[in-house]
Amino acid sequence: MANVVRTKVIRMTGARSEPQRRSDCGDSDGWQCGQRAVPMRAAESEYGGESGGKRLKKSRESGKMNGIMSITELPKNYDAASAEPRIYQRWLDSGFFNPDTCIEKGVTPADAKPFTIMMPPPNVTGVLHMGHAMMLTLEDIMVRFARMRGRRTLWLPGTDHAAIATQSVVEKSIHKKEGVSRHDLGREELLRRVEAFAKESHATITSQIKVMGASCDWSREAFTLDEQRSLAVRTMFKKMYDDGLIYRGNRIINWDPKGQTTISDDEIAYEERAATLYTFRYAKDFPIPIATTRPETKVGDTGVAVHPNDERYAKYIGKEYDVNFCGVSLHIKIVADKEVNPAFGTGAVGVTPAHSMIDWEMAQRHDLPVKQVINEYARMTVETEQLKDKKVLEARDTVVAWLKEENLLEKEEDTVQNVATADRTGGIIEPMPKLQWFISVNAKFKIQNSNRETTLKDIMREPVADGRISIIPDYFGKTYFHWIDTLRDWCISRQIWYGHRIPVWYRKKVKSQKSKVKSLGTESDSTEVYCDVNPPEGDEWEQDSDTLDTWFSSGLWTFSTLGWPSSAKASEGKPSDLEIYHPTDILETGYEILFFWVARMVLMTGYALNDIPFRTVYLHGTVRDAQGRKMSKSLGNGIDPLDVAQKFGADAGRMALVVGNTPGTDSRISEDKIRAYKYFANKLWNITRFVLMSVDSEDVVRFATAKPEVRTDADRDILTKLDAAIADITGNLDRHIIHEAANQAYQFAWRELADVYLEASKGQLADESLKSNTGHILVWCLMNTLKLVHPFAPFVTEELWGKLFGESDTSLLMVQCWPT
RNA sequence: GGGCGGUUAGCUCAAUUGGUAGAGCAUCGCAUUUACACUGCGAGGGUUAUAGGUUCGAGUCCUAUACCGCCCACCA
Repeated sequence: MANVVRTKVIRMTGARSEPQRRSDCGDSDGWQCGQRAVPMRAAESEYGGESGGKRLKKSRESGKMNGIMSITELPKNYDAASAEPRIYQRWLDSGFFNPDTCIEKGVTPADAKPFTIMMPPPNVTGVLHMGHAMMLTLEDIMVRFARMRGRRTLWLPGTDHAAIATQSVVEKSIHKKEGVSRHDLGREELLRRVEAFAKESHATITSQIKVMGASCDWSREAFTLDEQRSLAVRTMFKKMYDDGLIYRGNRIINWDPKGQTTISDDEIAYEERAATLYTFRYAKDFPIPIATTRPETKVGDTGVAVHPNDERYAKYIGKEYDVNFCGVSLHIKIVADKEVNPAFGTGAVGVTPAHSMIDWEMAQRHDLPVKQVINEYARMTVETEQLKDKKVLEARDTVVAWLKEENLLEKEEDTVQNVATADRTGGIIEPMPKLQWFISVNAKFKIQNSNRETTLKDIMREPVADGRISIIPDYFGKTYFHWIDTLRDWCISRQIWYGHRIPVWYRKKVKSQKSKVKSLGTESDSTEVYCDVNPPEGDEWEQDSDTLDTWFSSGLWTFSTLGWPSSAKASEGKPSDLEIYHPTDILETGYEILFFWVARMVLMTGYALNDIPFRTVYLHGTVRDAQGRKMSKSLGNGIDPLDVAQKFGADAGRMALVVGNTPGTDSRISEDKIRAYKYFANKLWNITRFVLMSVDSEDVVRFATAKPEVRTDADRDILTKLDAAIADITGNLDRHIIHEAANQAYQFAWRELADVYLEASKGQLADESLKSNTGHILVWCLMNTLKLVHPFAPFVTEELWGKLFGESDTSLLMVQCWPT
């Protein structure tokens, strides 16, 4: 054995003494990586006198046992299911997912340019689906490509506590199993249950991420509700509170009666439903008829609005009327507002300030009183016997019956109504005024360390508008701007228990007592308010019972994961993670959370760090089934990524998700497509099998080290095609054209190397004068092909790399140089 | 109502700055025990939705139309 190694090393000296081709794998920015192809590292270290020589021997020796195999040992077919978990464990053991380890072990230069992706944290609500698989695949491709090019590559994984989503999953399950509600359990017990669920869900999710082959740095894993992220959230809240950007106000909000919480505008899903449009008068002597689809809310009307230029009603503007409507006394003022469309209905709107966003705004303009008539349980609160405590739909029937009885109903028309529902619970939203916390998006403030005055809206808009952040595909920029333009203040408080509790405390003001704690304001004459990262001293303070919208903590993701605020600065001369890895390079996520998340990250980062969170936003589409339907539990048409990995291999699933799928476009996935890429992995396996069969195993390392000669047309052709493939794939990955790069890697390996050159090589190998060089070309092309395919199908390529070059930490394909 | 995207082979989708329209799957024919049957070779199949325009040249740029899809917006 020792002999074998020595012989080979002697041969390799020859290769090394030739003009040394440093396996430079500089990327487009001219960065060099410290890696070399394994064989070269081995040869070099033999001379370098370090432990590398031993490492090589060890690698070769262990290789004989479980790594490098003779052809008789290599089965005819690749068995992904058994190989993949073993390979992932090798990657984990190597420590190379952590960029610091890469530097320590010398596979990445210490001065390498960083490359960072923050994994969009999956919700801890259950299991991963194909959309997650898509996200993990695209990011892993970007990350592996960057790592092989010598970048200091960090892909930071994590999970999201997903406040409402998670709590409602657990609440439903408890209700089903035990028939009790959260109020029966109490805050503490419910939180205990939710946390147990989240923990279990987290374990499932991380194991699934590993199955997909994600090369993320588990040592830096984060959770949106862990101690560090909680500190970040409280720090941010306090900062925004002090700047007047977070305020508490009694304003109209979206109330979800089913979830018993407020939700933001973005968490509403509109559903078209058949409805009836009723045209009626409040009373016989009321001059203007109005139309509505919600007669029950009319008991909360305080005005009627008409268009200022509407001649029909001009004479009534400014007049006030007292009527008795379905047993309720109303005081109605006629106002003129240009928001009213004179062509719709009767051209007059009954203004219900407490239960309609638009009406609320109209009431503000005309100083109309707000009269709440519906409560948190979607029941009527008016004192009239026939309506009190009735559910809104029952109340609607009651009011309509009353209108008919009184002969006030003038018309009934079928119409389609856009009903606002909560996208998590399906509950019908009841707008109502409530005391809640908001982030002001239009308030002016001075950005830190500068005198520049700005607004949060501008902070969101500017980096995209001036190109510091680019969005792929670019047309989503238009959608982004449109959303910002119509943005209202963001309601951030939720009446649920699972989440970041609002860092605000209240206490009754005691006039005689001198406060030990400096109160930051007073909510009213009788209550003091305290906001800070930590609770105030004293027992008399009571914390706000609400929690924060989950997107508040998600918005901090790119920098809360890097140690902000506790270890944001350099210490002991060492730069902090935040300084090294932020801003991140790419944010890769589904287009459906452009507003929820992407915009919020731009907001939070711009505000807290005066910086951008990422340079590029890559948006992928929705993964659909073979018929183009969305995958859903109720349809039962979902494909489980774990099943795919088990049946076809994770590599096959990855390739199927990526090839031919352009950013921003929905894609379809089917077993047929995945199977095609399982065959591809097998093709790579058999190319390697053929090469190992055709080439003396002692020559493999040498052939991989130096570029071969051209002896025949076939030789020239394949080497030209290889160069073209390298250039094309590299260029496309640089420009994030992943679907094309993946296809090119596939085409080169199968259509050029396997179908053409391997066939041609059979004749050449039989010719003694060509045999050696042909073997050389085969090994050379295979080695480069494995590198080119690795980002897309990391498992099979890593497995084959081990078969060719032995299995040791430093000979892992994942840290080899990208070919040039 | 406003905005955005799409329409290319039987199906699913590509086509980087305008330069011979490609791939996978499916279909048909041939090969036959081979590195791989999880195989190879070959074939058929497209007036790039429609109508105009710009250009030496258009799937690609411009205008209009039709259809499909998505997002936003509580015309009450």
